[in-house]
Amino acid sequence: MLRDQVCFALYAASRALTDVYRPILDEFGLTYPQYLVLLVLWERGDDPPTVSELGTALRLDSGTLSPLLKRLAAAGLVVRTRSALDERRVEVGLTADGVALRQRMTDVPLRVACSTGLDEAELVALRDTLTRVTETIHRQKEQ
Amino acid sequence: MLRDQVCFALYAASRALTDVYRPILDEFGLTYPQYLVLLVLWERGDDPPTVSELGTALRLDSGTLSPLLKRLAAAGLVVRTRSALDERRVEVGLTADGVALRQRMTDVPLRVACSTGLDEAELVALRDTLTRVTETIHRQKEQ
DNA sequence: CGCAATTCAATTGCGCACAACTTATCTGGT
DNA sequence: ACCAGATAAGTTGTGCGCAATTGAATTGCG
Repeated sequence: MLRDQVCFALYAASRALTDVYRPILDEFGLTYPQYLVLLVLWERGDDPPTVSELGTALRLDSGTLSPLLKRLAAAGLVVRTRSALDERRVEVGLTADGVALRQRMTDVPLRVACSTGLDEAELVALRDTLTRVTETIHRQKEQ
Repeated sequence: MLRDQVCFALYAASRALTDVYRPILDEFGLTYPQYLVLLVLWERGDDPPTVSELGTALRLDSGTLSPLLKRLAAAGLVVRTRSALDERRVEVGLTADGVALRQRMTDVPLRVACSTGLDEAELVALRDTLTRVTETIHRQKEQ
């Protein structure tokens, strides 16, 4: 019964992959969600996103992001600055260390992808199916 | 970049599916991991697994299971009894309420599967791919 | 038999996730 | 200009998930 459930397969695979990331990210003092935040920041380049823009990208709320960003700031990778135009907003920018870290982590995705045992085509197909599921679910929530 | 990552797709899809489960399981006062524990117990029927057997089935350790089982016991769904043969072991059995709950939850998997928007064949293919990934990773960990 | 190594469950500590709430700021309508 | 409602980030509380440790019970080796 348990083994028939797609949801359990998803839950188990997600945790298994995080297990693969853990020792790799440990070398950089990061957790997986922290690494995801950095991916978004690296992608954005110059214009720093607000906390809620980060939340939209990663589908996480301020209850998760606020303390996480505080830890990234304490690690010296990120700076949080109140927007001058809108004092409610907090912009999350990279420090020099945060920018520099990107180069040191370029091969991380490849190292992880290898451990799945899937080839390129399978990985793409899996990613697309999962993305479709996620978007179907989120569309339903917004009616 | 973020959208290219299979790992993020997996992480996002897993949380999205848990979001689908949440309101459904809320009707029964359960969380998703608690529901998974009950699935194992229902499957086992008569012979109650130990905490570590549950851990093997769900790939969770005692640090997660001990407090979770305490909550299931407090909800009256489960009983924890020290094994007479080996006092280190704790056997996790269902109460009458725990057994009865199974009937009331038979349609839960179907309700959730529908929300993915995938058809039967896609669900089976996805499950098999994910199971393969999980097992590949776990085989690597044991060398 | 004796005792070191192992096994099992529980506990502690930390970092997510997420709901619910709080506080501060901004917006829009009058 | 005023203020009701909306929006942004942070805080609190609960429940995982996992590493590391603890303490009790068992096993196995000499």
